[in-house]
Amino acid sequence: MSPYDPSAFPPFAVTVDLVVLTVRRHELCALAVRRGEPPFQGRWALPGGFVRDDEDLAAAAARELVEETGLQVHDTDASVPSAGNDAHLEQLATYGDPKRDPRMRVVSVAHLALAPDLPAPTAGGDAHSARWAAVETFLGQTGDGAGALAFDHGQILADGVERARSKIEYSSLATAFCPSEFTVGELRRVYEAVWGVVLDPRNFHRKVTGTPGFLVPTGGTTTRQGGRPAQLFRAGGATLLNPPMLRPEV
Amino acid sequence: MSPYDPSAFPPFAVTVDLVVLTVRRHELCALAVRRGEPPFQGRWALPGGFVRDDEDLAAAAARELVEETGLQVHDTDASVPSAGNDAHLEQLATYGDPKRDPRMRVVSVAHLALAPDLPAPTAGGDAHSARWAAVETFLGQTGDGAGALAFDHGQILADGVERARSKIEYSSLATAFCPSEFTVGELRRVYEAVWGVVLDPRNFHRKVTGTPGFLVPTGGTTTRQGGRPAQLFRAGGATLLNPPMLRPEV
DNA sequence: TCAAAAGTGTTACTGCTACACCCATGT
DNA sequence: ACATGGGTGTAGCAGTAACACTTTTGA
Repeated sequence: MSPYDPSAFPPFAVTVDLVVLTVRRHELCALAVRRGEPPFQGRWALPGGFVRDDEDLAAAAARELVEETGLQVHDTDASVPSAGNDAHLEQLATYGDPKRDPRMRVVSVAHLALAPDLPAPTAGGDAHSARWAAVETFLGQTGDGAGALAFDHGQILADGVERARSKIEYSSLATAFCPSEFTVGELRRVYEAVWGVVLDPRNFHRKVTGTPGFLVPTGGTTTRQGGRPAQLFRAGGATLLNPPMLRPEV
Repeated sequence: MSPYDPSAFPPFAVTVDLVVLTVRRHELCALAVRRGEPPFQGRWALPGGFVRDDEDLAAAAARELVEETGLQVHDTDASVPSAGNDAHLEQLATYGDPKRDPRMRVVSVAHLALAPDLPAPTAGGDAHSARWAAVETFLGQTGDGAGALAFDHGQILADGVERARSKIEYSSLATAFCPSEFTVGELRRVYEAVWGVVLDPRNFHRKVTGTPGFLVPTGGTTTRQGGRPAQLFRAGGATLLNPPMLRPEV
């Protein structure tokens, strides 16, 4: 059997689904949209849609992200600093159980997007209702309960959250949750929200400022968090943290 | 726009491609098959094939693995020890560039398999020719040269090798390259081959035997490597290594 | 003056590297 | 006897955790 016989192959629909994460009010939140028609009508789901005929997977994910949130995707090799409302986007995993969509065979290439807290939650999106919800809202649900996400989106969300939690350990990705300029304290609160832990501010400060290429000072300061003025930083060029940021045990 | 309108979607072919890695003669090797027809006729490619109509992605990958190598897939939550010729299998990434196959739109869900060195390289496989080749053979090739892999398989192989290299740092996956019973020295030679480095045998021994759940002694010994008899071990239940095995800098 | 958050110094401990050294076998 | 690989002991160092302490603002 040829592995690439162009005749006689089973037809699939291919979609992209998005796990869009942000940190709001000290909580890790995910973007969810309400389904307008069956199946799972009225239930919450992850944003997503069909991949177009001439479109790369990453391009489809980026297009859906813009449609839902107005967020542009970070230039991966950009020396240009972030404009302030752009997001990190990466492929997460692909879900293809034959029964995951009751109507037809759909393979979904899930993507993970990390975004700063947006002033207007879903500006520029479609007319359908959308919301930011704490990830616990959906992760706490077991299986197919009415509060759970549609399809296998609960599993996809769980995988995305786990990826984000582990990736900020050894990369500088946590800065994707921050605005273009941020303080060390704001970055620490991102780690605390994503991991659901409390970190020592003193040791955290030493760690992130002592890692070459992680943060570059802009020269400015701010008191928007109260207390003594804090230096403002931008994300530096380094993407890998070595040694990694350690997540507390329990 | 509904994200799941069952009418009017562009049809895709969905395949699985396999990066099958093993360690032979102190080298990290990948399984390659020779293409019998155009495009890329006569060139080497990764094994793979269409996902069937009623088949999960992981099942398709496992089926292809059996067809090509005779390897069974490890039970993920098995308390049963390995039978000796079973492999680790995990999803790697999905490749969907519109032009990756010149004939039609094909989305390939690549999987990574890690296998012990097989006595009979491709027993039970298809009739077409297959071989184990050092990964450098294909990774060294630039772009579309005649020695390079077909399609985007060079990129897929590179991604799979990188995943294996990083994953043995913080997991016990390196044991998937070993037979069911192995010595500490044999495990060390796996790390050395995958990373292309030399490790200190004394420190390595302390590290792996001192990590709870990584290795469990079988009680037996062997002298198949020469020298003093070495204890035999099985892979333990632990999957995550904490602290991780450190890959030397340069 | 006080609360709040930023930032520095110091000590104790963990885990790694490097290397000296001994052990048990085959030839 | 000696080569080969297996395995233990130990000193020095890097990086972290825990926490006392100072700094600079707003109320």
